Order: sequence, then C-alpha cells, then structure tokens
Amino acid sequence: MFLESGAVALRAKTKTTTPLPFSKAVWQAVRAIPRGQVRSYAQVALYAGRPGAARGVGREMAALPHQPDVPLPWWRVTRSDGTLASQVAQEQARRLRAEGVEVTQRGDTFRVKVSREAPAPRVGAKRKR
DNA sequence: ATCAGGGCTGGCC
DNA sequence: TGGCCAGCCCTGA
Repeated sequence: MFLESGAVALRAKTKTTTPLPFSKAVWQAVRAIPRGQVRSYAQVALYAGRPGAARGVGREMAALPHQPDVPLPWWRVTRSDGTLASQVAQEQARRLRAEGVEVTQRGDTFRVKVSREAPAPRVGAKRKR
C-alpha cells in the first residue's frame, strides 16, 4: 500500500527543531505519489498518519525550499477541489503538464482536470443532513 | 459548474 | 496563550 504506520513509530522525543516525525511522514507520503498523478493536502495528511492535518501539510510544503536535501514532487499536491495554491500555481501547472496532467486556467485560477471516473476521494467529508 | 463567505481543525512558532 | 497558514467543508447565489 501506501499507508505507513511506520510514521507513527517514528515519533520520539521531538525536542529540537524541524525534521519532526510529522515532516518525515509528510515527505514520505508525497514521495509516494506516482508520476502523472495528484493527491490533495488532506490525502497526504491521511497517508502521513495525521488525518485532518491538511493545513499542516501545506505548511510543510511551504517550507520545502529550506530543505534542499529532501527533494519532493510537491507539485503533485493540490487542494481537494483541484485548484492550485496561487503562489506556486504557474510553476506547478508547468510541472504537472510536463507529466501529462491536464491543467486548465481561468483567470488566476489553475486547476487539474478531475476525472469523473476516478474522483479524488474526499477525506473527512461530512454527511449532508 | 463556479464563486464567495463563514466556521472549524491541525501543527507550529 | 495568541496567531499564522500552499486547507476543508458547507451553504447560498
């Protein structure tokens, strides 16, 4: 699979700075995204063993430039609705297209084509009442 | 289908 | 404790 309970085993004394278990778990989850495919922040969080920590994943992504020793396919991570984070949208769209992923642009909004056959599984979706 | 607004959560500094 | 954020979900237009 994809799920790694090992991430949980990685937790220990956090003590100091960044490379905390959460970060490692996120990196691992992102690295596991197949070329030409995308996952949402929520899915990455789930696979990292921290369901619901989508925003935390976003924070990690934003910190990547500071971790040049840990190259990751960050461009394969999008929002649940398929739109791309504005500050990296251009670059992200370029990289995704280079992998054969369809990306549309409307105004400043970029978004990946979401197949109706294989809809991105929503994480933590609440039932409508 | 798309967009805006509002409320909420998780992890970190 | 307070506040930030590359998010998520729901509702309504």
